[in-house]
Amino acid sequence: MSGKRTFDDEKALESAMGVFWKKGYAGASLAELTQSMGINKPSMYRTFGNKEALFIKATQRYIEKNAQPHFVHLQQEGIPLAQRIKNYMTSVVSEQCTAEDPKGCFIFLCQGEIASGDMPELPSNLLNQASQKIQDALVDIFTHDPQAIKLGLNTRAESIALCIATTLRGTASMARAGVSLSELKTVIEHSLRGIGLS
Amino acid sequence: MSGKRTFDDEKALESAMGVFWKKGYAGASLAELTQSMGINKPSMYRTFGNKEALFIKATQRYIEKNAQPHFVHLQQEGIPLAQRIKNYMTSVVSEQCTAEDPKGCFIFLCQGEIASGDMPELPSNLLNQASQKIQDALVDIFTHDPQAIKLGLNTRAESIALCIATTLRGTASMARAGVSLSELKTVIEHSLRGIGLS
DNA sequence: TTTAAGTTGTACCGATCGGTAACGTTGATT
DNA sequence: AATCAACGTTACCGATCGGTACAACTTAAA
Repeated sequence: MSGKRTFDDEKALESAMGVFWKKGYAGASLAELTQSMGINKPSMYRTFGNKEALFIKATQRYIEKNAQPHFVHLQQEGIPLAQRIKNYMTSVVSEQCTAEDPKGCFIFLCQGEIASGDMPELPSNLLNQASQKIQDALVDIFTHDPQAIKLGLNTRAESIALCIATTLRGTASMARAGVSLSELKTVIEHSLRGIGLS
Repeated sequence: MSGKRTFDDEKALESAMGVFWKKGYAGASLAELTQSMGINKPSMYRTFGNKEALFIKATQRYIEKNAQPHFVHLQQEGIPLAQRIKNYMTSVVSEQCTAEDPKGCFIFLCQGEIASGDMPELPSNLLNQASQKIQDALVDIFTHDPQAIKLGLNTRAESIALCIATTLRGTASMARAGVSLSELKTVIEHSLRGIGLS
């Protein structure tokens, strides 16, 4: 049997994240989660606490490993603002369309569950904060970037950030419905034109 | 007790639609559905068949009573194309933000559940067809409308239709997350600018 | 070698899931 | 008045839900 842990916490958490990404919070059953993680229920409860705690850890992992990395495109030195925004959006949408992962966006998908009232408070707050971070990062760029100021975009930074965030939610929904990356890239182009960045 | 039906089928279906709209297909339990409908389970099964059949009828009702009416804005005589598109989008987004109904869009929300693999085939097809109808209607406009042809929009009708549909998915997601109608109206403006309609 | 801590697997808990059998009641038809 | 189909209520079905008690076992320290 055993005496020392026979599985990798990180690998198990990644598997759980994949199940939540595909099924959502309520839709992911402990049976499917533990089966995908390659462990049984007592091991999961001892290692992660309970379903809610597992979901929080999976969400934090998604934010750190899947969502945050896209932000580097916004800060690339020596690249024009318009191109940085485009690179960021393309990076996000590309992941939304990745075949290995479930299609769409973990955060947007699960945040939609909050309105049902069945999502506990801690996960709800975490998801809301995560989605807000996207807009905050964009507002920061359009408020402080020299090129943005020169273009006058700083006077309507919140509005432009909302537009971009809305577009990325739309592409996530489209990607989950099966629309291809090449089609969604044209959506990015149009979105950039709408805010005067192309 | 009773001998003749003591409830209104249409009112009951409307209530069920509201529950599915809030909870999704899998998330709506028979207990909550029947409680909201004001009937008990055997009455529901006699009247509508089962949960899947009830969901299909609720979806058809949503399409007919909530989704289709917006299309009239696209066909209004004597109104410029750009204004017709704007009116259509504003009408859709206004409903997504309506306080009486659950926030967001029934179709987009439930279509997101298909990717989980837990949605039966018939409802899946119905939801996919319904969401496709939105784009088809837009493609038709941009392909055949005289003003659209004069503006050259007919050469990229599919692309423009995809942009609008993507924006409406984004606003639905934003509305469900609590963003106000006035904020989302500015998103519509930017989206229209992106496709050269303002 | 004995002990104590830690891990796994099984078997189980009460609650809820979608769905139904059975029964008494009611109203329309004949 | 007798019949019968449709109705509402209750109580229940097997399956699955999230979560746990417990015993068998393995390892590290004493």
